[in-house]
Amino acid sequence: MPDLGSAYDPQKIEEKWQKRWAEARVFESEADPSKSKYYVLEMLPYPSGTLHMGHMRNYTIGDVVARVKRMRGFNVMHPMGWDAFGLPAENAAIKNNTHPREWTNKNIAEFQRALRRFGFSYDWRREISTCEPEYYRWNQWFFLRMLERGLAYRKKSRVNWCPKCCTVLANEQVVNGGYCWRHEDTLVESREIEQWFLKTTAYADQLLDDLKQLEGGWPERVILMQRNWIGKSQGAKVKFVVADVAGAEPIEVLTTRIDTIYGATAVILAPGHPLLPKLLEGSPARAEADAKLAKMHQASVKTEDLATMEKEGLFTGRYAVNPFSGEKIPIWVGNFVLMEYGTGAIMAVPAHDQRDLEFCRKYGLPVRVVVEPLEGEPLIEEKMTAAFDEHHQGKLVNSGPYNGLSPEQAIAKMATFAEQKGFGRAETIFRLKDWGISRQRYWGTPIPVVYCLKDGMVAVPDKDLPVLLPPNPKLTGMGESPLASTPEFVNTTCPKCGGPARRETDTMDTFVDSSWYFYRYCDPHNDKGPYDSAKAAYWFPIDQYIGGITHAILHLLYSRFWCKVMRDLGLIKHNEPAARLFTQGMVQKGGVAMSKSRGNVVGAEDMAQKYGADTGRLYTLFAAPPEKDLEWSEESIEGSWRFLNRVYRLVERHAGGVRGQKNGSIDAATATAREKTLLRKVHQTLRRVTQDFETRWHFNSAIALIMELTNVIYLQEPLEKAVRPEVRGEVLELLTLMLAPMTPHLAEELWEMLGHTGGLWKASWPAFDEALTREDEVEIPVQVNGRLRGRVKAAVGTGGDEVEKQAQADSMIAPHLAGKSIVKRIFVPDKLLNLVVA
RNA sequence: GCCCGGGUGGCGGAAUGGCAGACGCUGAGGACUUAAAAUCCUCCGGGGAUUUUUCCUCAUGUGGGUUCGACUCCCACCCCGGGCACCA
Repeated sequence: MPDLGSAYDPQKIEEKWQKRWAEARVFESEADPSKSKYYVLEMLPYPSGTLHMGHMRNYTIGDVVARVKRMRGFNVMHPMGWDAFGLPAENAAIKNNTHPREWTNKNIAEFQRALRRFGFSYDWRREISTCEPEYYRWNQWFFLRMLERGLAYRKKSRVNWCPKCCTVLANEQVVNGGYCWRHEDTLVESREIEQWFLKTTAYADQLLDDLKQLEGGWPERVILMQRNWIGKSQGAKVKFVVADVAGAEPIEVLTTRIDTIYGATAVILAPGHPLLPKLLEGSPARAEADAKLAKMHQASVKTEDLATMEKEGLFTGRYAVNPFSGEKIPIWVGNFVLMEYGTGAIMAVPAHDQRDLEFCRKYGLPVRVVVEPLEGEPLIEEKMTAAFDEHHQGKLVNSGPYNGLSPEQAIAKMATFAEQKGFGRAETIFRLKDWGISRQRYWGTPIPVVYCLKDGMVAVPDKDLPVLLPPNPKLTGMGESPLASTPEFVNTTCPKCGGPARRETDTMDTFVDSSWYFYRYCDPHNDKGPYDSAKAAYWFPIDQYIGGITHAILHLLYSRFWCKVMRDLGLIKHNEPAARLFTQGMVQKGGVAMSKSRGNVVGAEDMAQKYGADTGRLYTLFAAPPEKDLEWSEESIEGSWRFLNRVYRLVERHAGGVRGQKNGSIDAATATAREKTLLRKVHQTLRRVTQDFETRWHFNSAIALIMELTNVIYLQEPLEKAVRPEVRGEVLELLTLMLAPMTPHLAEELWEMLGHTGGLWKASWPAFDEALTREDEVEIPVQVNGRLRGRVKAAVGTGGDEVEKQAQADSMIAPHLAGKSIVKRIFVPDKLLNLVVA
């Protein structure tokens, strides 16, 4: 630590106050309906090794909020726990030949120590760890409730498969656009396997509609991202009859643009479409089909890869009949059409959809314009390189009886017509899919289901929960999933008939753990249920949830889904888990997010070792406003360290002279000029800092204001000469209180130095004195034609006429007015005068 | 590719329709000191004029627009970041 010749010793102070807080149980709270509650929560961390700056930033913001709310008199719940299941523990276990539990617990211990070191005000009695049976038992319990209600089901679904590892890969393990992370020469294949899903789509409408309830409390962009993710649109399903293939079912396509159906020049099927074998039977395309289809199947399952890969197609040799025009159009297979989405078949309208255009250009299929722009150049089919898809500014052409209609009108009419004729109908389409929760991994919650030869799939009864993970798995990262290769886990008896049965060997996605953990905090040791409803009713909804923008969609959407399911189970009454959400920006290094794989992680504890927790906390808050990304640089932390030393020396110097002096109402009328300057500055600062804490959370500018205040006090030194002790006391106490939420250890120490024995944790947030904030005189900038030409001084509240008179008399401004007449005057009292001259 | 953000001095950032660059870092100068560190004080966007005091002008990714007035609002473009359903 740099020696600044000061007595400020953060290591000593921080240890001292952390001990006192713990002894006084300052951060522990209980549900108490007679008190107004405040539930502030930061997203629980995955304990991945060391606490890095992203965590540190998240928890500092949350801690400031928790401490401010305590000072405001709320009964604050501020818990912390561990998202302890997941892939990295399993990878580490494979690599180091340890048990995932060992690795995880070691990391948790390290994380916990680091968090305690920073003085975050958690109620540690509520700590949870999602990998403990007492927690994951309730994941299983919820799963069974969803199974009973048809919200959990199995279906075939595609996974990434490495033929060398003979195992399922996570998307993260697919690298370089489709290769295995451990075998970089091996292309990942996609395989279909039977997997468990939760029916998020059953709540699609509610998930969308209830976003309205979150307006004002959640960032607009998060609401927007969720809305787009759910992706509700009005579309239609239309059946195309297959020509010349006996017994072939019609192909049902899904489209949001039925109005463009006269422009369809092909029908394109997903490579896995069930009708495909029948179409290819006896077709000239038969010969080349197998190889091509196999290649299409080999693609990664990542959306981003699907969206950017080269479009590949295969002509089936068959034709379909457009039910509107009667036209025969070719049936193709396309690698960009997904079986999982819609009906697994689309109609290609190249003139009005970019992907279709690219596909048709590649394979020489015709382009036909059926919507002309209302304004501008008409479209030329042969030359189009960009599809015209702006349906708000077009009218239909080449569309038989629908010519001249707007796309909106045509969509409605054509859907009705299709329905009347029985070959189609209007349909609401969601982009949202059901949530695939199956993982072929060890380190997760076992899915509580068994398969019996006689009774088929049987749910594990509640009384047999939890289904425990086997203690000694064989973890190799190769071959079948770890649970499947553990006979003592797999082999069991059927709960119904008692005969031999096999356990389900998939574990649950870790997003299950994080979807409801915040309810468990209310009642962390309940062994009768996930939590007590009365306790949840008191604490919920979360008043302020704080976490990374990176969780804007998945975690928050799954949590919202889980909340609605729990409501329908009768556990709670509210619709949404978090009333307010704050998304902090990322901490970056070298322009990208910190991550272990990039090797650019900056540990938070080093900072506390060097400068103390308070300097670290302050600097994290000062470096940028919390919602913005922050490029990490340690160079300027010295400034925060110097500032805290400045404050410490200031209070140290004057504490003796003010101790025991009554502070209370200060008579402004008898105050000296220097006293007035100080009192005005401190109350103005308090007003703005209060606003920043309450509304904008721009802690960086709040700190800047407090720094400015400190500079002003320094310039008034020596204070004891012209400033009465009670004024000095008032100024220093307010300074201390304003810092308290951000640098709590230092503030406690200063508070004690100023003569308070009770502990600052009992103090309230101070109120500013409006009368003391008032300025006597202001400087008003004067513009001529919008350009700054000078400034005039005037008493607060001076009228426009008077200010204009002064401006005209001002030697700087007058030349710009000479010989011209004022045609307009814009006057903002105490702020600005703009004279428009001609 | 799709969805969502961001772009202001050497650097982090302030100003959300009203004096662009608060506050801090870095740098320069001064005071204190035998000296250094620490501390305290002053200066610090570019160009030009006046060289004491100021004034003019350019400047908030690029190009347009709205307005008395735009970092702020609108349109188009460029660049950077995040998410894209098995990382969490």
